[in-house]
Amino acid sequence: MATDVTELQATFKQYEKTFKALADEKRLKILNLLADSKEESICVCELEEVMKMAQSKLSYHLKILMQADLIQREKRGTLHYYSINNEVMNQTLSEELCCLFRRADNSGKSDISCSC
Amino acid sequence: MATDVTELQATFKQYEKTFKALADEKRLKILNLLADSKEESICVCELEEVMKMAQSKLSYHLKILMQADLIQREKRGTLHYYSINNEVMNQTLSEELCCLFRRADNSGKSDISCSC
DNA sequence: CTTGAACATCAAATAAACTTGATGTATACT
DNA sequence: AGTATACATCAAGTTTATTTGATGTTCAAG
Repeated sequence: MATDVTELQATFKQYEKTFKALADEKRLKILNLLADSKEESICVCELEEVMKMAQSKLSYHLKILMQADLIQREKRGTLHYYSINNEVMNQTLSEELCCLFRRADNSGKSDISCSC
Repeated sequence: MATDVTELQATFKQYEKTFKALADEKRLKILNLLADSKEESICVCELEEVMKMAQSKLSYHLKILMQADLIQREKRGTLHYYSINNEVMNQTLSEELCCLFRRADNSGKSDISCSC
């Protein structure tokens, strides 16, 4: 792991970005929706409805989550589907928090199980 | 755990605050210093030196960490000693991250052990 | 009870994040 | 090609966070 000072500095810079992305009530709600949805992923138009949020605003917040690698996008025709990046969530948040922001059905890949 | 919508809303609001406190390179460095220090706690004057940061600025950042309950203060005479709140760190961050921002010698209270 | 050291708080200035409405782009349908 | 839908991006305005330098508070020593 990161041992020398400059390496740590870079690590902190990276985590700053991750935590900045997490540091917003609306984005946390988006993540929770993606994590809790019956579907694996949700399109922007649906998020727009559920979040009651203007499209450009939603797009802005999704971009921030994308740049922090907390979510992923898949385009199908004219629709854009977003989904949680479970791996990064697990690497970042406690088990307790992962219950809120991680999908339950992570296809047996993760060795972490939710105890909530 | 939080089930209904308004309760979740309040939960998100609270985590927003926590993540906002974590969303700054300098504050992450402070937390890492507190976590890694040979001493259980560090006084402001020492942090000032190590962080090469003006006193009022440091005070501002320490306040933000305090208000998010990520650190604790103990006054001895005219010196103020700050220390990591291991419990909240554990409740918030992954094991991987806790290695950076949690004290190793947490007096046997936590059931989580660092694997780094 | 005055002084100095260590820290907190404050107000003003600056910088960063967020919102809003308009415009751009890709895709699918006609 | 022409249009509509779904989304991204942009620029201007607004809000929030951070920095800076000055001032206030507490405590210990003289």
